[in-house]
Amino acid sequence: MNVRARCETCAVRLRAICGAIPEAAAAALSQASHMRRIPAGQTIYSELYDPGWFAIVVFGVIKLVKTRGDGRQQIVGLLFESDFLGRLFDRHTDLTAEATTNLELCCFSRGVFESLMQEHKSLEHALLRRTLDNLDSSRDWIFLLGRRTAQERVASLLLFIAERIARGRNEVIAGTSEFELNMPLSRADMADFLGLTIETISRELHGLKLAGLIATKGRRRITLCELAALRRLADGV
Amino acid sequence: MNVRARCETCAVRLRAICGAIPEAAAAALSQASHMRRIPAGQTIYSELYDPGWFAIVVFGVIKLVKTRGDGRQQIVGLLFESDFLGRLFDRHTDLTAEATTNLELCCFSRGVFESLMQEHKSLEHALLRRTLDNLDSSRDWIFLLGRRTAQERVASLLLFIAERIARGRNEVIAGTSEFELNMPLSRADMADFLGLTIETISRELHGLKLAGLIATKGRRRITLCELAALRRLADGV
DNA sequence: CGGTCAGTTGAGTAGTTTCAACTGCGGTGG
DNA sequence: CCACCGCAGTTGAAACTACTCAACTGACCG
Repeated sequence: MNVRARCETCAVRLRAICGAIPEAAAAALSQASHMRRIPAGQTIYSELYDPGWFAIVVFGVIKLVKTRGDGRQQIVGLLFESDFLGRLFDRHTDLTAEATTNLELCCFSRGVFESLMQEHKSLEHALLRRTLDNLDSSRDWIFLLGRRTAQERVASLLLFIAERIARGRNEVIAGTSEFELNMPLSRADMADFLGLTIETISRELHGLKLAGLIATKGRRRITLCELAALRRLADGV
Repeated sequence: MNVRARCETCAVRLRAICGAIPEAAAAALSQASHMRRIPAGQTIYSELYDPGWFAIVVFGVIKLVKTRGDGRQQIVGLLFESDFLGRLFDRHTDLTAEATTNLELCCFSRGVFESLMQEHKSLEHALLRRTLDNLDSSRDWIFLLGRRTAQERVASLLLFIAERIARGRNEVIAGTSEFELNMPLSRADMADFLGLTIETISRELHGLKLAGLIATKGRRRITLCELAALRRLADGV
């Protein structure tokens, strides 16, 4: 009962998989869930470590990272509020999941979740839809990394982050108004995400600032001033 | 009956989704299927055109392409024998699917397939597994495009194609032996896939030839002579 | 056997990286 | 509350990789 009550006030309830399944399945899922807080910087799982649970991100941002022998990293995915964390049906992974901000996670033990999936096919359906969406966004990033200049990449990243943050507030980014965001990624993270160096990130942000498209306050607060112009840059027009 | 007989001799039966579901579901799927041949170069679906069917690739290679306003293209996915073609649950797409070789497809009308999925949950399960695998390979390509030199990309592509072709023959690529392949992609396709120009592709292939790692016969036949060395290059060691 | 276009080769250039020095934000301790 | 310190982030100069543009070659077709 109080378990369900917790769901009633959950910030991501409507957007996560638990909001896309019938009441019975949601109740069973809720019963099996437990909350967990994780500090920024902590590794959640890696090639070497399986925590034994999956999770829905309730608050914060997680990066999925591939690391090369020589220490170079590439972020291959970002998880925001309402996203699902973990690799179903396969204990092996070559990714590392790391908290880029402090996190609040709604966790389910692997075994329980997988048997719930067998019992409630609606859950599997919701996950399939979500995975297909993830695949679509993955392909958007492939496009971004393959054929775009540093400037286009940085502009795209800013818009991408803004959109995800706005979605979390149930807002939509209007065409012309400003948007202030608290960047959840460090310069190094941005570089690892866009396949650039931190120096290039710094220079491109500076360029956007000179052009009046963005303004910054401190290290992490960025205001997107000219959304339409940014979008034009991102699309490389 | 003769429909099932067709499946008995199907080249991809064991590796496609139809090989991962119970007999009853497979029989229903088989009943609903029809074969289709498509010549190289033909567009199968695009932002503007929905053929109204999904398919399993029985023979050939399909490229999934994103095109930019200025005409630049990026291949964001390749489908080989046994892969599933089509976007479930969503009629809208910003991709174009195009035959890079002559194709043989086992097709299912959209409506029939989606109702079969509701009836046979095992089908949905098989698709979820496959989609998760696709997501994994997508992320491998993100890694490739983000942080690697032209040489590493070309070496990776050759190994990737070799592996997919070998899998189609139920072979595994040995550590040191040679492997001859018939490249299903033109230089332009390779460039669009790796986010490089055709000139760079050409120069890198030439370099690999000089280094004795590959040999070529005509435009499309490539022999990988030093698999171990190629793998080292691809990994950037 | 000749034409055509995919693919190759060359020279110069643009954009990003590398390496190195510097700046200032934000946390800590006096 | 302010001064100091460490490190994230910035800036500059040089080097390098891949791109652009242009000319050329030769594989494959009729």
